[in-house]
Amino acid sequence: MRVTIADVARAAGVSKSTVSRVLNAKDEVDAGTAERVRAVIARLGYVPSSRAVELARGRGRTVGVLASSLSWPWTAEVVQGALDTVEAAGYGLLLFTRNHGPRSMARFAGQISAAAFDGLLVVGPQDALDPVAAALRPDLPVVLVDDRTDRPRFPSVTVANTLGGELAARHLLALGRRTPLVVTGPPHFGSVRGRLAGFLGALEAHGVEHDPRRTVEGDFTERSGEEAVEKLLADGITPDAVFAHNDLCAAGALRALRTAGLRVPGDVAVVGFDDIPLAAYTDPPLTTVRQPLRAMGEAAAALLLARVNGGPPPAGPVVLPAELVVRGSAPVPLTRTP
Amino acid sequence: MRVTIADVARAAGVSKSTVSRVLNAKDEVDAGTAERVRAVIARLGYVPSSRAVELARGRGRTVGVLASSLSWPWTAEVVQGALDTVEAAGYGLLLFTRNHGPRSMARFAGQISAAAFDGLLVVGPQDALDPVAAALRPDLPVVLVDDRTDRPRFPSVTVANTLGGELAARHLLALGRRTPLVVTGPPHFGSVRGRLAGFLGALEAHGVEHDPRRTVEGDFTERSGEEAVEKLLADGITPDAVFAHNDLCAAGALRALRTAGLRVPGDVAVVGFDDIPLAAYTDPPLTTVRQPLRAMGEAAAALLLARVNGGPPPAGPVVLPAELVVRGSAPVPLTRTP
DNA sequence: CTGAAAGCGCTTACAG
DNA sequence: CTGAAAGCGCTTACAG
Repeated sequence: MRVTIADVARAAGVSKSTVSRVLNAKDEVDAGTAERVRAVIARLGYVPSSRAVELARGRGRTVGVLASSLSWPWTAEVVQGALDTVEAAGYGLLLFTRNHGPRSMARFAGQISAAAFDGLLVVGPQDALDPVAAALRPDLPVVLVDDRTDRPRFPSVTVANTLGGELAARHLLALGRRTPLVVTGPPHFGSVRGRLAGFLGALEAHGVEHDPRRTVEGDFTERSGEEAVEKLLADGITPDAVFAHNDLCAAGALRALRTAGLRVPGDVAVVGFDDIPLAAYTDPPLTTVRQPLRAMGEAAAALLLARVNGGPPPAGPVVLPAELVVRGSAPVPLTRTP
Repeated sequence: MRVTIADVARAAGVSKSTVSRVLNAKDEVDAGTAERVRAVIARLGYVPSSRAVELARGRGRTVGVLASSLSWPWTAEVVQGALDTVEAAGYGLLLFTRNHGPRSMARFAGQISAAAFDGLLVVGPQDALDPVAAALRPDLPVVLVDDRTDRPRFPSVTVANTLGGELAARHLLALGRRTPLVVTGPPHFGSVRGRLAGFLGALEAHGVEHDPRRTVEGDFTERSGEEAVEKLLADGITPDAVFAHNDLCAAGALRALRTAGLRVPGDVAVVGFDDIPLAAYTDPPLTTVRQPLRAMGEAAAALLLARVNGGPPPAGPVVLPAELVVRGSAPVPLTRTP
């Protein structure tokens, strides 16, 4: 049925060893023989069985990707970037998500133990690995994208969160805003702490004092953005700006502000984080700190492949630049002649 | 290094055959023996090597998914649905995208021939398979999601496009609109023809004549939605509604209408198709025909798994219901007392 | 109910 | 430069 290496060997009048050598481009094969074998391979349309090759070699050409739901555009974009790099290297990408509870994680752990892949990319917080910690072989290369913990146990790729916070603050300061509301993500995320530190640091550098009541903890959901605004207003504080730690949350803030009768950006300027597609569609469109998601996925995959092939771990996290994308919710400041 | 079936056999004092039987839950094993073997397996933390199992069985537990870019939310959502089902069945999902030209497709063809997966899900048009047609073994089960061709060569899962077109038309008619602009997708897509036929059919059923100049061909991009509106206005025709064949295109139409100084929905009501996340964020939010993307991915994966396991092909395409989601761009009509 | 042997389709020392 | 043999880690008839 299937054409095997034995068929090729027979048809070419050589041994399986020789066919294998031709296949793997070993240089010790006679040019004429190699040519003949290649012709037979082409004629028979022979393709090696990946499973047999991997079993024999004891190593495969597959990387696993563990991600939160692809419904999150953030995730999908990073995975796409990783896939580009993985495919270009001739590797396969086995995809797993972790939104299906313990049964799903048990199966995933099984795949790890079964050596179904040769390296693992985790898109999201590293504690996603906790349920499968026992299965994690120490020799399995792991790379994290957007580690959200302080001291990641693995090499990681992340955006410059502190810089991102700074960019947001400086832009709002240039717009003359002095009393911003900051809606953070969960505070145990390293990225959240970075964004907050960068933002507050820039305020301080400008001599602007920040009332701690204007820092409200959110959870990256749209609803949490709404609630943060509602709560602050209920406390009798009206901010002149909002810096939300992601775009979804910023969209929620936008909604709550409008409901409260406040104009954006007139009364309140709003800056988000991520630049997911819908950021360009909110009303008004969202000024936001852009994460180079695709590039982050690519960089992480490249790092992982290097490790899979025996490369050394990088010295520290790979940090990609953040960039401010200016749209209507916090527009370009009017130039003032000093 | 790795714990193998031989290690388990030795430790349990049985043969590899017996261990294998226990592993595969064959009933011919003595209960006591089975128990003992299981204990050893647990103690040693043994997990079968997927590669070896698959090689020996001549069949694996992996399905391939060929999709356009995950950057398209449409795609990501369908893939997520498929992944849910695939994971639940204990299969792995090998992901491929087709935005990398011939080299990428050549590698993909190689994976097909190498039997790297046991079934293939194509998310998107079936002509995505043309470049790898030669590699497609006739015994490889293939399922299509959202076939966009008339007579798909494979089982497929699709939304009720004609119904969707009808829903859009009936809603606009209820709003009193009589001169809609239709911005289609590429006309060789079956889905496009379905949406158009449903829409025009409903108009006709209501005795509303449709000027063919008000049907403009787009290509599913935002820009094409803008252009369609611009072109029509330039021709001196002002529609009282727009039905765009996808949400991106509808967002473009929204933009062009606003630029032209037309109010939505006051002057022009707008209906899209898909209900991707940003549909809820446009200004005004988009009324649209919802595709059950997740469910489509799930259904397609279930179909594929059934086929992989020897099930018969379905009689015809699996058609999932479309649903109208009403938002600001084409709101609920005022009730009139007749 | 259980084991020995062959086989899945490759790769890789080891000889020559 | 090339081949025979062993091995990768399983499954599956075939005997018993």
